[in-house]
Parts: sequence; C-alpha cells; structure tokens
Amino acid sequence: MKVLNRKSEILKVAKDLITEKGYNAVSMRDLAKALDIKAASLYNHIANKQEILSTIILEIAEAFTVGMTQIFNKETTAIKKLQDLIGLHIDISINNSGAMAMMHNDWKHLEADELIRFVTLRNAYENNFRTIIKQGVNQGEIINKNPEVIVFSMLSTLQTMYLWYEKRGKMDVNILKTDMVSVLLDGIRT
Amino acid sequence: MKVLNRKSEILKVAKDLITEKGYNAVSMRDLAKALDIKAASLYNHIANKQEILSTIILEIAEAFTVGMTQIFNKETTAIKKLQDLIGLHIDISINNSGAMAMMHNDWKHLEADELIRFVTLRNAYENNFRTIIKQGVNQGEIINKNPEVIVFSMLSTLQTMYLWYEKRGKMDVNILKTDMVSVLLDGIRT
DNA sequence: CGAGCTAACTAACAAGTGTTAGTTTTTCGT
DNA sequence: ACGAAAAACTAACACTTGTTAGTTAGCTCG
Repeated sequence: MKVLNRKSEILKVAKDLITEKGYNAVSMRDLAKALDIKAASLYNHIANKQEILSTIILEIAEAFTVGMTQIFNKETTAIKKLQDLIGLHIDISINNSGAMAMMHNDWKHLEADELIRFVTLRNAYENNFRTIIKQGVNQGEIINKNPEVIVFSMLSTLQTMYLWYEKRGKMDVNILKTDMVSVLLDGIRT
Repeated sequence: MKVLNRKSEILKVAKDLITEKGYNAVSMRDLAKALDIKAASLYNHIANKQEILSTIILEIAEAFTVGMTQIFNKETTAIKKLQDLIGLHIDISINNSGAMAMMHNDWKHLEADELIRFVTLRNAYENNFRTIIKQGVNQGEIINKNPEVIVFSMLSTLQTMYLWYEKRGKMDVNILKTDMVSVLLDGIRT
C-alpha cells in the first residue's frame, strides 16, 4: 500500500507537537527536527506555518458542521437529536484528539479569512444546538430553565472530552455513549 | 485610598492581554506598550516573564484548593458537597475570568517547580472530586455509572464556565447557581 | 535642601523567528 | 540507465524575543 504523502506526514507530526506545546511554542525548526529534516525543506510541502494550523482546524470544524447538519434536519424529537450529537462528538473526539486540542486551544491564532470562516462555522454550530434545545423546551421534552445554561453545560463537556478520554483508560465506545447520554440528559442523582 | 501598586497594575494588564492572545503571543514589548512604558522598565517590578504567568495561575489554583478543602471536610452528604462545589466555581469564575482563562490555556507554559506545584494542586483537586462522587455512589445518592464520566463531565462544565458567563448577558448569580445545580445533578429532561 | 527610593529611560546582547533563493541529492517510472 | 519530479540541502534575510547594564527623572520625608 502507498503510504501517506509527505504533506500528510508533516501535518501528522505537527498535530502531535502542537497538541503538546501549543501553536506558538512550536517553531518550524522544532517541527523539522521531529521529522529529521531542515526547516527550509518544509516549504516544499506547505506554503507557510499558518497553513498547518488552518488545514487541521478547518478540516475538523467542517466534520462537525456536516454531522450537525445531518442531525439537525432529521424528523425526530429534540432528545433523539441530542443523543445523536453526543454520539457524533464521541466518534470524532476519539479518532482526532490532536485536532480537537488544536481547535480548542489554538483557533485564536488563525488569521484573516480562515479565522472568519472558523468563527462562522462555530457560531452556526452553536446556534443549531441552541435551536434544538429550544424546540425541546417548546415540546415539553426539556426542562424550562435558561437554555444558555443547558447549551453551554452540554457543549463544554462534549468539547473537552478529548482531554480525558485518552488519559483514563480508553473505555468501550458504546458504554461511553450510553453513560454520557445518561449523565447529560438525566443527571447523576439516583 | 491608596491605589494598587505598580506590580499589581502590571499583572492586571498582563492578565487581560494574555487572556485575549495567549501567553506566548504576548511579548514583553506588547505588555509594556499597553502600560505606556518601555519593556525594560517592567523589570523594575517583576523578575521575568514567567513570574507573571506563575503568580496569576498559582494564586487562583490555590483559591480552588482552599475552597475544596473546606467543602471536602464538611460532615454532610455528597450531593450537598457537589452543590457547594458548583457554587465555589461560580463565585471564583465570575470575579476572575482572566485568571481562569490563563489557568485553562497557559498552564502548560509554566516551568520547573511551578509547573510541578500546579499539577500537584490540580491532581489533588480532581482526586477530592472523585472521592466525593464515589462516596455518593456508595451511599446510594448518586447513580452507579463509571465515576470518571461523572467527574469529568461536571468538571469540564465548571472549568469552562468563565468562557460563556461574560458573553451571555451576565445572569443573576443566584439564579445561575440553582440552574446549574439543577442541570448538573438532575439533567435536562422533564 | 538633599538623601533615598521608585520607576522610568536608552542601548545593546545573544538567541530564535518565519521565510526565501538557489542548489544538490534521492526516488521512480519508462 | 536516463530524465523528470520530489524532496532534501546550505546560506542568508530581516525581524522579534527576553533580558541586562547603566543612567536619569520625579516624589517623599526628615
């Protein structure tokens, strides 16, 4: 089988390094050294440092957008949509923890058009999430508290899951999904 | 009244700048310019750049440790302790969003002893949290799911609250507390 | 007034930054 | 085995980084 082309390898190593140290703390020379080449050689494969950041972050942001659009447009209850969203986050987080970390920590180092694009995607995602919650409230499935509290408490859990999934002995994905649904929707009290 | 001394002013401005751009993206010259002085003048007040980071992060980390210790040692139910912890996070987050952001984003740029101290505090905090959850499970107050899922879903919500409290029209603190307790303990289903 | 302290300044350093130009080596299909 | 394409190299650029040394201006208090 043909292996990854060089650009993909560079992005993979960059992902690991930036996840560990942060975008600004990884120099092009650091990245080159990790690949056992010289910094100038990187420019045969990428245009500049920003491209590394924007490629990785926008790719995963768009994966979330695709997943959200699909779920959002289903003809089903708000609760079912939330269950699906939890599943979506788990599936993506588990296979892309590096990109998740970068999206979480380094999005603010995006520049110009790519920053705008990212923020637009993120806002659209949040708005869809909020709309689903409000539908659930209107249809009596979801408690009538401040929807912002609900939106952000669910989202912050889902968005930082990548942080602890790795660390805490990778549990079975299906068990994780049902546990997560149970905790987020029904709370933790007996 | 005597105003803040110069060092406190510097730390305050640094907090705002670093919150917005990240530790590595704020140079000593940036910080100096925001204070209308030259970079070299900063060194009359602080030893080096690290001191800014460690002072701010360790101060707030220790505030959490103090609060946790108090709550942890109370003679009361696990549920009551969790309610108090939610209150603790809200109280601290509301008045220290800059420091919260730095603790969340920039702790990995701490060095040497201060990094060790921070990680130690954070681990101790998490362990106490986990212990409370397990006590609750043993006493039948809390559902018998994987405690890790419960610990991290609560903690990630609490730790990123600073991100959205400001943005979303600062709600009344007491309402926020009861809503948060309700969502985190009893879920969102009717 | 004048000593002492606080807080600012200028000038410079050594190291590290992203990036470019031009060149050489390596790989690979024909 | 040969030519082309891919991927590496060396050398250098202009600029930014944290930090130090040495000096000066302004305020307070005896």
